[in-house]
Amino acid sequence: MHAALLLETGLPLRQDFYNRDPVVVARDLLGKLLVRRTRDGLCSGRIVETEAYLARNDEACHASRGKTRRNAAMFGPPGRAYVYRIHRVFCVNVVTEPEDTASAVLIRAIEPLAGVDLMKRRAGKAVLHHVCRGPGLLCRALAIDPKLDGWDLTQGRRLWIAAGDGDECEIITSPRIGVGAAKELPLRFFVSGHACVSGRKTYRAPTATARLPKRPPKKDGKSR
DNA sequence: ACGGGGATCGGCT
DNA sequence: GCCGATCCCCGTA
Repeated sequence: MHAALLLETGLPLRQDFYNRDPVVVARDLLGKLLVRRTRDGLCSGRIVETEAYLARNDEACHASRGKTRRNAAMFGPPGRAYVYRIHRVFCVNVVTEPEDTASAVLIRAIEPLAGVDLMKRRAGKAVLHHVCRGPGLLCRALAIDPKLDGWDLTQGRRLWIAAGDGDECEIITSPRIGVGAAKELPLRFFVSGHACVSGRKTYRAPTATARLPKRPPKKDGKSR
């Protein structure tokens, strides 16, 4: 990497960062910098929304029914990209845990920082907090497509993730967006109150009746 | 700003 | 054939 690029973006996260539980990686990814470099220029943004997809007991995970041509990158080493197409758009994940575990973290939204005009043009959006709000939009804005499927994110070329400014932020957890299976699992993480987050910005609790304890409430009103 | 419904096509059964 | 880890548009507020 060029020194100027390091000053601007920091070093790419190493493989150790990704070689952990996807829930830990998903939370830790918030605030980090997603960086994309093409001939057209450098674009980057602060990650503000992620979702974890587990290797076991998670029917929504693409790897839950075994290895296929599409999801092969998920079975690769940690720190690789898994890029796939759905509903006519692309989504980008980072592979977590050791090779052949097949877990990943979906990057759902970023706050545009560098290369804003280029990203606006590619995404066809004028309002800043609309440019990368959603996994398909951020891939469009950063020119991420399946040619980057399996790309090594630890090399600091073309596409990588670097440490951000280290600012603390409040993290909210919720069920994942748009998944049919395992829709109750609280595996979505986002920065509280951030305008660039897609979907619901508050945690909608499951219906109260479904969560009520089977034991009747105490008469005296005391609890815990 | 938020929520509902339709478009649309590749991957998989 | 079926079904989406989505987006966009169009209601309503």
